[in-house]
Amino acid sequence: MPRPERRFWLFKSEPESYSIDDLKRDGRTFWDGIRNYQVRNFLRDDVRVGDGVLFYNSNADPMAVTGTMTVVSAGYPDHTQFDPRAKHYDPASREDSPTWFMVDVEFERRFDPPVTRDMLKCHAGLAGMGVLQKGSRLSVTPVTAEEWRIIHQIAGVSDGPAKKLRRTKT
DNA sequence: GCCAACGTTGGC
DNA sequence: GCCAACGTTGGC
Repeated sequence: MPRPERRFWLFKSEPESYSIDDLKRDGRTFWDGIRNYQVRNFLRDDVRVGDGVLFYNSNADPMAVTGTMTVVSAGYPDHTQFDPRAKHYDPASREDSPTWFMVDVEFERRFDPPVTRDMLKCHAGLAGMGVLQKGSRLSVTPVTAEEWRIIHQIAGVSDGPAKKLRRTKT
């Protein structure tokens, strides 16, 4: 059976909190702390293993796409919602019906230099990107295959997976 | 640091 | 169910 077509996303992170270099060091991480229902629905229902993700630095200098990652797990409950010491603890959420979900991601490649927000804004083909829309605060937004291709072209790297995707148990 | 744009909360 | 108040996000 053919692999379903690869889809693409942009995930925001404040690099002071977690950066592409942190991910390169860790190799793989869980994308926790999402507390927005629209984004929750993306993570729970739409993000799939093998999808490509742009790593975007928000609240940073410069604001930029600093690299890419690969989704390596489907959505599953974010355990930090149950932890009273966690920053994003949600006392209203119950373990038997979790409110918040997360996915696991794996480092794919680092963009050197990064593709800055200014560069994104300069390219007519990227004008529709969620992250560029005025007032957009979603920390996860869909990216089209064309936007993915253009950004890799700007970065000067191939837009295929950086390495063969590890086969994961399902 | 400012503030516009949002999402959430809670009184009614 | 409305909506004002509030807190947060995040670009500028």
